[in-house]
This record gives sequence, structure tokens and C-alpha cells, in this order.
Amino acid sequence: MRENESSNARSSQPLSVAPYRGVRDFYPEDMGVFRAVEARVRSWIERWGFEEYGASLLEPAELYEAKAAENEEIAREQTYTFTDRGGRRVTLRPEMTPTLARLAAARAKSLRFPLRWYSFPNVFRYERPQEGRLREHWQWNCDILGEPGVSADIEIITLASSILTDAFGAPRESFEVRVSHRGILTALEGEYLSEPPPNPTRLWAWIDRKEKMDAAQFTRGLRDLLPFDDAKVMETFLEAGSLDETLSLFPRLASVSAVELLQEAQEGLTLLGVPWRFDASLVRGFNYYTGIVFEVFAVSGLRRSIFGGGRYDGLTALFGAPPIPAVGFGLGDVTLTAFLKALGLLPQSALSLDVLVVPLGVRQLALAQKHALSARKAGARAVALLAPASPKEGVGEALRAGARWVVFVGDHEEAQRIVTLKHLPTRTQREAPEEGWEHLLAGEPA
RNA sequence: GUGCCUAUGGUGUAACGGUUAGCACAGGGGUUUGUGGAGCCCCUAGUUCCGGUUCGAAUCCGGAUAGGCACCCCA
Repeated sequence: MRENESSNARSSQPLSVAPYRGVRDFYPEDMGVFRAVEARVRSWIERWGFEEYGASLLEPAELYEAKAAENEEIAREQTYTFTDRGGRRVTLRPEMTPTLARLAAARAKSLRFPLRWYSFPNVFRYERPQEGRLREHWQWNCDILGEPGVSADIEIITLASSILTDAFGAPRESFEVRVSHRGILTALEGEYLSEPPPNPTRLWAWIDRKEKMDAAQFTRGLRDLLPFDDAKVMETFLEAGSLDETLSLFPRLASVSAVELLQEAQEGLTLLGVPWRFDASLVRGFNYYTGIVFEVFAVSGLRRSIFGGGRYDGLTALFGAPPIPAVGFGLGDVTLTAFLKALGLLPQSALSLDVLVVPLGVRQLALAQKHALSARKAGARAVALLAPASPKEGVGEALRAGARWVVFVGDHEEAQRIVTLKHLPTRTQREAPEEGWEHLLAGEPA
């Protein structure tokens, strides 16, 4: 029956013009915005000395399946995986980190660490699309490889914050960086709970969802997962507004190394002006990160998580290479764009035409192309109309295209070996020699 | 994977179960024919699909398909 439908589709039904579910088409106006955002981020990241790397979107499926021992569902159900013509199983990369690990492991013995590497790959996941979540999106990945100290964590978090404030001018009040460390929660469980949580995985997942529900609902769930007294302890812990408050409530945590790291990070981030906040309920990606984790959360306009990252020191173990400490983040284009749009900070495509060359008759078509070429060689973005047009139409086209100059070539100009050069902003016009008129473009009339 | 909502020209929308499915924008043509996005006239083009109820369905019902949102998950 499906066969029947598809053969019908071939013979009579026209194909749909809609893009494949969950992916986007980029018309020129969309592409202009996309590129403008990309250019801002890229140039800012490069100013921090990060070097770009890249790789194919195809990876062997094992790269994700090996890692997914604790996260099998993701590899099995949320990737695009297929068998190639040679019988190899191939996956469209769902994230960049395993690829980065592969690249780093391959040259682990010859690379000079620390390294600052970034990339801007498209990544794929097979999920039902919803607000802010598509099946393909692009993601800036910034990582510092080979530095175990907290200085790298501080730099990465500062870069994440700085992209918003310095590359796009977002106010410091428009977001906050929530910082935590999974070691604190582990230490609390060891030091202050009466018994180990019966189901830590479910407990942490519940804690991670704290923001998404009201307090009463959260408390109810917590009491299902912990003995009554432990639930109260946990709730007190999660409510603490700062690291200092946490330590005054739970003094035995002060000697925990995770806390010492966070205190160092706190000093650095404060000095660097990052709008950060300790958030004990942040347990983002607990089966992946090994140290400090952070999440950038929009607090004005949309209220939602924009992106996050953290430290993952086990990076190259998969490949049998020496472990390389690493800290990084991934910033998706969809959420960044939504954040900027809500703040009115979305950059616009800056591309417009400088010069439109208008052939007034069919005999001037090639001549118009010649003049456009001259303009291009002089550095202008120039287009020659492909069909003859009246001066009125030519001016109209030029205005629509945002061009500042119009060049007319008709019988008169051709005979006199000149062009008629019109400057739209000043509504002025002059005749100029056929050879060398393009140098007048530099000195615009006042 | 589960649930809820939606589906009208290219786009955005209007139409109580009852005239020829209306309007705006976009697109095409004309008017002008060596100069500012205009105006005016004309045109193209639509009820997602299949079935049911009804004298009569864009409208009500069932199913399919597609899209959106939420859950799940978020590497």
C-alpha cells in the first residue's frame, strides 16, 4: 500500500516544496542574518586566539555508541544512522565533542597544549521538533584542551558571557551564568544525608528540572525520592542563593575540592565582570562532565536556557590516548538568534548593491556588462541589468536593490564614449568618460 | 514514543451549514517611453487528502497527511 502511494506520488502528485521536517531553508534574507550573526561570533572568538578546526558531518556510528554505555537511548533513537554501500554504519554527527576528541587523540603526542580550538558545525538529532529545537542546527563549539587548572574554566565561561555582551551588546542584566560542580552534590549526599539516595539518577534528573515547576510540586517529587529528613536537607541546600550561604549552612563542605574550585572560579569571574551565580540545582549532563558545569540563562525577554558547557577530562580515553583535560561549551544558532531577537539585537544582513548598470537598449547589453566589470575591479559590488530598461525602471530597480549609483548606457553614451553616472542619495548626475568613470565612485559627492 | 492544538491563492487573513469563497501584500500584463520605489486598469492563483452527515459543507463528524506546542530527552 505504501508502495502504491509512492508510485502514485511519482506519477501524479507533485513533490512538496516544504523542507524536510525539522530542518530549515535559508532564503537570501535568512542567510544574510545567519551570516551576519556568524561573522560577529567568529571574529570575537578569534580575537581570543581560538583557532578553527573542522571535520565531516559523517562519523562512524561506533564513535557515539561506545560512549553511550550510560546513554544508549540517545545513540539508538536520536541519531541519524545508516549503512553505507560498503556495509559500514555511519552517523550524522549529533554533537561535535566526540569528533574533537578524535582529532585531539590522533595527535595527542605531537600537539602542544594548551590549545584553544573552535568550530561551527551543523549537528543533527532525530527528535520531534519543537520551539527552539530542530533536527539540524549549527553550533559554535569552543574548547580549551590540555589545561587542567581552573584558569581554563574561568576563561571559557568568560568567553561564553562575553560573546553576548561584547560581540552583540547584550546588557549584563539580560542573562546570568549559573555555575556549579557535580562534586558538591555528591559531597552533600555523603556528608549530610542519612543514607545514599536510593535512585541517584532519578534524583538528579528531578533536581535538574527544578526550574520547570512550582515549589510545591518539586517538594512532593523530592519526598518520593528521598527519606523525609533528607528531602528537607536537600531542599535547603538547593535554595541557597550563594556559595557563601551554602557553606554557612553546610560547613563540612568547605574542604571539598569541588567547593575550592568553585571559590577560585568565583573570584576570577567576579574580577572579569561575568554576571554569574552559583546554582546548586544545576546538574547538567552529569554523565558527561567531570568538573565545573555552567549554563547561560536568559532572564529578560525569554526566560530560558540559552547554552551551556563544562569540564570533561575523560575526553580521549575512548581512543586509548592519554587523557586530555578539556573545558568547553556549545552555542546553538537557533537559541542565540532567539535571544538576540528578543532583545532587538539581531544584526541585519549588510549586503547591498553599490552600482547598478542600466543598458537602455539591446545594443548596450554587453557594454553594460563591461562597465559592471570595471566597477567590480574598482572594488564596488555591481550588477548590470540583463535586459534593457528605461531610465525610470532602472532607477526603480536601483532603489529596490539599495544601490547608491546608477550607470546609464544608451545610444547617446555609446556614441559619445561616455557613461551617465547618477548618485541616488544626492540626486545628482554627471557624464563621465567611458574609460575610468569607475574611479569617481570612491569620492561620493557631498 | 505520548498528549493537545491547527490546516483557505505564493504570503498574511475573511466568510452563521445557504449568492460566483472576500480583502491586503507579492507576482504578471497594460498605461509612461531618457530618470525616484507612485497612481490607475486588467490578470494569474485557494478551501491539504479520503470518506461520512445534510436538500446544501471551507464550516459538522471520522480517518489519513502535514505543521505547531508540551511531555520525554537534551549528548
